[in-house]
Amino acid sequence: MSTSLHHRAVEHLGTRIVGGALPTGHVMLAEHLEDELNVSRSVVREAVRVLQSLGLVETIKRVGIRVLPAHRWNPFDPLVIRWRLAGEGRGAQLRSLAELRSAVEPVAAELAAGNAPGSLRQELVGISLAMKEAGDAGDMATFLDLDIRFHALVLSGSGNEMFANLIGQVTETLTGRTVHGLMPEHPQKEALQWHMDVAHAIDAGNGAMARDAAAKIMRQTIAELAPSWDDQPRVFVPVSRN
Amino acid sequence: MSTSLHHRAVEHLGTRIVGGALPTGHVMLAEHLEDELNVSRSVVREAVRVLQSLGLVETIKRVGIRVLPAHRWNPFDPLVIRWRLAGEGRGAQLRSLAELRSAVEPVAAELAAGNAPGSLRQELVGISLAMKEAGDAGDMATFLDLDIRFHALVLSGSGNEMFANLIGQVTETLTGRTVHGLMPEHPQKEALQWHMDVAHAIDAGNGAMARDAAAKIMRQTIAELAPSWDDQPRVFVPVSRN
DNA sequence: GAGTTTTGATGTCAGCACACATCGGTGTCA
DNA sequence: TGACACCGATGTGTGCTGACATCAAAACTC
Repeated sequence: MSTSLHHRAVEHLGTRIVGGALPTGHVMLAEHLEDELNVSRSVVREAVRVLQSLGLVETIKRVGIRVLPAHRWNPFDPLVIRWRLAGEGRGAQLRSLAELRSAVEPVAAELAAGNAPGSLRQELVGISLAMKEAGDAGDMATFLDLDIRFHALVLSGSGNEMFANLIGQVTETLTGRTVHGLMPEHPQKEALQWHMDVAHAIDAGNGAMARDAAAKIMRQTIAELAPSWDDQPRVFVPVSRN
Repeated sequence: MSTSLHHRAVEHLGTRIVGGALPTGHVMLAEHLEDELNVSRSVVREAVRVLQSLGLVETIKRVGIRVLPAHRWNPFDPLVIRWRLAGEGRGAQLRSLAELRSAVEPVAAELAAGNAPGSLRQELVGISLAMKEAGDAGDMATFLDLDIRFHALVLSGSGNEMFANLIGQVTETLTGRTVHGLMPEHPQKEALQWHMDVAHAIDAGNGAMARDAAAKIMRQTIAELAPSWDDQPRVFVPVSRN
């Protein structure tokens, strides 16, 4: 009971919409939601306002609260991402995040080589060495922790707040990959080397080298994960013409 | 007066927080906001809930509504981006968006080469040709329209909903660049060729070539824009250690 | 079929009870 | 006398409710 009614209402509706239980175009009445959730109008209205700001619903006078199509949802919102990962969109969401990572991390590494503060560069080098140790020793728990921190530091070191904001999502994919047994017993030897290459290139201020090494890591990551989402259909949103 | 009170309240508070008029840590009272905006408590509370979901404020019992530091804001939310572009964070926001573009578009082009529907590939080729015509003729208005549609199609054709969601932001940077006179009189000859290369590579299903050509466009774009934000300080968010 | 009225939903307002973190006073103990 | 723990007053967000305003869809009139 520690979570507020507002929080529970947002969560309830969000999971049901993103999870597909409430299909696109489905119309709800605020009054009906009050009964269903056993809460007052204020709670329902505040929750609906939040979902509206996420692009999940729209309110229309004289009609009610309508569920919007998925392409209107804000795919970068942490709530939406979490709800998708928890529901039937999990595969597609993981693919999207992996592709986003593969795009962002090389550029983040390149920027970090040019901008990151000295202390961050040194910590990065240290972590890459510790990763190699843990990897060679087969200590996958420690390796995962170091891996997460490594990629978080690269994103943070880019000095781009949008990249830094992806730390949470990247962490999610890294832990998810390990938890779901998609990681090899030992990390690939090349991957360990590439992490060290990224760290040393950033430390040396060599942007191109950092970018290329990070790109190699991403290519391998994608190659490992791709089979698990081969069956996920892709959605092509039509581009408005004006 | 057609906009709702709720919308105006969100807008008023959002612009003032993101614009820096309300500094980090500033505490407001709901009651005070009612007077300031001349609205009732419901409106204030619903607006605060939305801003809370964007990470702009937090509410603390017995204290009030506190403005959160910028690194807690959701940098991908369209509202936050718009408010930053309208305020003093404009330069930093444009740089962030440009860097995000430079990361995403090459990968989007690569994915489009592998996944985009046939009709989209053909339209892309047609647009790249029309861009060359308009560019050679110096018709910059038409060129801008085509340019916007070109990049929107690439992002859409990737089949990644996160990439497709960036269409609006990319459009903003492209128009902004032209409106603020950062575009050359005539588009660079190479840029026109690269756009055609991207289109033809996607049409031919050659992912690597599409990626490389798109990367060249991005490198040139960054090089053109970089001088305008050289003075913008970068912010490095510390990475939580656990 | 065009224009008008009715209806029913959200939008907005105002007042109340409650939970609870903070502050300050009071009491106890050393 | 001073330090510290306790405890109640206070103020503010949370949640509930009844009433009215607004506006667009639907029904109705001509």
